[in-house]
Amino acid sequence: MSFKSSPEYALLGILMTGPKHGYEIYGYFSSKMKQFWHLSMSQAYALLKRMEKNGILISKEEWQVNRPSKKIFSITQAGKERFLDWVHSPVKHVRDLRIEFMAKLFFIKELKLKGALDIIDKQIEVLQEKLHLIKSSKEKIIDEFQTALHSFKIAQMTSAIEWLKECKNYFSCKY
Amino acid sequence: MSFKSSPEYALLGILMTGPKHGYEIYGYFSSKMKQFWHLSMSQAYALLKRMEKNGILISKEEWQVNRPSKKIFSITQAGKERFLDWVHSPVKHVRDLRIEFMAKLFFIKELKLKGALDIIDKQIEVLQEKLHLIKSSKEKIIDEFQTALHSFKIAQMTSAIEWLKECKNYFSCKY
DNA sequence: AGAATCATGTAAGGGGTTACATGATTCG
DNA sequence: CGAATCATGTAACCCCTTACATGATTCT
Repeated sequence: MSFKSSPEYALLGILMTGPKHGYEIYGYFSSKMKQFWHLSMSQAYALLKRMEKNGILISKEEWQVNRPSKKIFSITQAGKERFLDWVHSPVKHVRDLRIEFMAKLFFIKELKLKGALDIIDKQIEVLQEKLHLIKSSKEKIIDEFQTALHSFKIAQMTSAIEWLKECKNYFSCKY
Repeated sequence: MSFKSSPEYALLGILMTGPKHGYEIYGYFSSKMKQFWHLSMSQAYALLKRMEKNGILISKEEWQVNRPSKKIFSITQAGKERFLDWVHSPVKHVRDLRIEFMAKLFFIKELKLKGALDIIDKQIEVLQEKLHLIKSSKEKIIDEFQTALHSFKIAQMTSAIEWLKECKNYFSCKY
């Protein structure tokens, strides 16, 4: 019922642009999202099936002459709510910026939603809080390894925050 | 037969310190590696079983009075070779620094191996090459999203390289 | 004629997660 | 007396990956 950072949200987001069949959804995905999110075609079909079972999608069969029939998926109300919830909430870990947070920005642009600056700010807050925790926890920095680990976390976190601040400029005009 | 960044290498590395039984291995893991690598106890037992089947470990049963018998695991020659190969090679992606590369540094320290500076240098090279590729590929930076994605990749890569250079100082004395 | 595109999947296999099962000893 | 520690696992479930299956049309 609850999925994490799995590609379900990508598929939901694509269907926010209107009803589409599996092949079409995958085409959209490959042309626009493959750069930062991976998904195979068979997995896409499997996910769509599961998502329909979970009630966030519904499908209609559309018959064609001389072709296999298409299964047109639409997003349900429950699906829309789920998607909008997701798209406006920050991620919990730096490691989720690369795919999940990026996807949120992508859909905000693609679907012309409001709130890009808002979610970027929320994300900065989340990471800043984590950064403070890391900096203040002076537990067992006793050897070279602990030092390296500690400075890695701070470096990743800091550069992520800097990038987010930069992002605000990119998105400040339209969103 | 071939495992990627799975916790198998953590278990192999722990057994490089000498034969141990499952519970003991997991104790070592929890006390020293949990900070940066996650593994559950049942998964540890499952992995040890599989690794024995793959010929990188062997086990001996040791009987005890009034206690369940212990299964003592030792690393085989094939296992040692596999581990040393792994520990001295850089990872392919920035995202693998946090767990996998960190684990390599951890074991180099823990097992008092040579070559910390060597692997750090190799890792810097790998990432620098990727950075050049990203910077030179001027493909379709057409909207705010592409700009954000591009600058994220450069930021993560750059801060990783800076951190690696800093790491060389931490490890320069003894290794 | 062969490759790519359209369009849908299933099957087998592998791996991880969570919960459960067992049972003695030792510590507070 | 209950909790933690010692010590080992199994079973059910879910998910993903890879390969395979089908078959017409359109492009080169």
